[in-house]
Amino acid sequence: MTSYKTEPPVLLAVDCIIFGFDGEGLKILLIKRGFEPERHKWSLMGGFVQPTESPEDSAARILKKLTGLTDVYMEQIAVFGKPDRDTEQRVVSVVYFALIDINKYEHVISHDYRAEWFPLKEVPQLIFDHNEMVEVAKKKLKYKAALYPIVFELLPEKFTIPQIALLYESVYDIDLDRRNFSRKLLSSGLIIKLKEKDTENSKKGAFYFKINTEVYKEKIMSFLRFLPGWPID
Amino acid sequence: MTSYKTEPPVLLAVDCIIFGFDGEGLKILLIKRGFEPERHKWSLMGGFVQPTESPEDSAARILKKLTGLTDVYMEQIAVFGKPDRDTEQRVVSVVYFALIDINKYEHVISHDYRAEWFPLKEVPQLIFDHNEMVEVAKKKLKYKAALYPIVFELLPEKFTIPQIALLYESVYDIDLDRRNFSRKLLSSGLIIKLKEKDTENSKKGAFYFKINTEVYKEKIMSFLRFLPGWPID
DNA sequence: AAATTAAATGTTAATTTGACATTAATTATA
DNA sequence: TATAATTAATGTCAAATTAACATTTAATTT
Repeated sequence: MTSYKTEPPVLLAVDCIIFGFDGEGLKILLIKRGFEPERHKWSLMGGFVQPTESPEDSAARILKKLTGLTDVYMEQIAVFGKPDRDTEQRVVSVVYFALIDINKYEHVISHDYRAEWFPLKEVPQLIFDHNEMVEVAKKKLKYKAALYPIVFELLPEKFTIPQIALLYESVYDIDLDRRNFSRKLLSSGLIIKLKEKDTENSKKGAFYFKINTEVYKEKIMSFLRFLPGWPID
Repeated sequence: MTSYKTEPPVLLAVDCIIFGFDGEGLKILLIKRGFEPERHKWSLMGGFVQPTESPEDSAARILKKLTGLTDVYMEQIAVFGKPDRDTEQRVVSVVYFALIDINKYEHVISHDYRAEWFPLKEVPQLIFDHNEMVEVAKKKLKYKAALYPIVFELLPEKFTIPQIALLYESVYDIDLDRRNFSRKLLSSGLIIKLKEKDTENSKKGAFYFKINTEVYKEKIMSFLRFLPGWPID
């Protein structure tokens, strides 16, 4: 029985905003398309959802294809589905952002695209509505990171406090008082001090920390203005 | 040129979680389907996205069809797209939640469905993955309401402080200290006291308030644990 | 007139915040 | 080899905010 016969079909795509952090600032990974339409133009990495895949599966596959990475933190952020958003046909795109440890990224060579990292403030013009997608992704990242410690997904297993501070500054485009930031972060119990120091980036060297996974899992980082406690789950 | 020819099409649907607040607790509006498949079963209100519509347009149309309301606060919360989520064909559903003033809702008579309000804790078994959608909606509502004063969309233009308190209690399933809650809310400048009192619900009567639209627009209600100020926009 | 009910406002100690200053560990340089 | 330079790490404190708790107020019911 196919009761929905008269309904018009659409194509279902996935696009990924891939965030990385290199110690300088937040970056996103873009590709230069090697195929039509919009060949040679900058674009988000994307693809079509296959019959056996959920959109999540599809996003994971696409991310792996570009970065070689699996088990990456991904989050569905929105669906873009205006009737004419694609020039060819009606394509509805489910958009995800991924937070990857940029050090684990290996440049994948492909004829279909050429990949490059762009600072968040220097994103070039992209095809279709991809610039809009990037804006939504930035907003959602800020929004989510205000309540959950997800930005740690961008860091390697060992990281320093100056690094995290820089990362937050980059995400929110603000200057932090490192003294207050450090105090709050330390008191949260979210990170554990290691014996080793990072001596690459400063004379004195900064101690490495790792995530306290116990705390990490359920951590809500914000405090509700009208509501005491942590009523969000 | 139709470069995507070989890609498999899907059907695109929209489902709405419609929240309402009647002074007792949070409720959602469900329909009993009058058509196949899954006839006579409880379901979210939904429909298919038409060729000229964006998913947002579609959600607004569907909401209007059921409630008669336009200009309603709606938010896209997720896409549900597992390959076999619908028993008939591959249908991908974009899910929205709507916050309506329950007093403005007028019962629409239709042969396609029968509508009924259900307390959030007594949602019956729904078709397909609709229960899962409701759970996601509850979570997203909590999440969003922790940062933005969106729950006021559920109240009439004039409301009392005991009403808002009850509403927050209902959304987060907690007990609030009304004294502290009231103080914080008042000091936010978000609401403006009116001369008139609501004498329906208590002997003493509670003063009505209205939203301060100036403050409302940009209000972030939470405070970031690691970040000073309101760096989210 | 007194009891009842729920709204509205008040009190306070403990905690948290934000603004600002100092000390510590290392390397570069005079 | 002493000193300057750099940046990490820790420290201080007044003001604001929180959470816990108590009282007063305005009406209705008995």
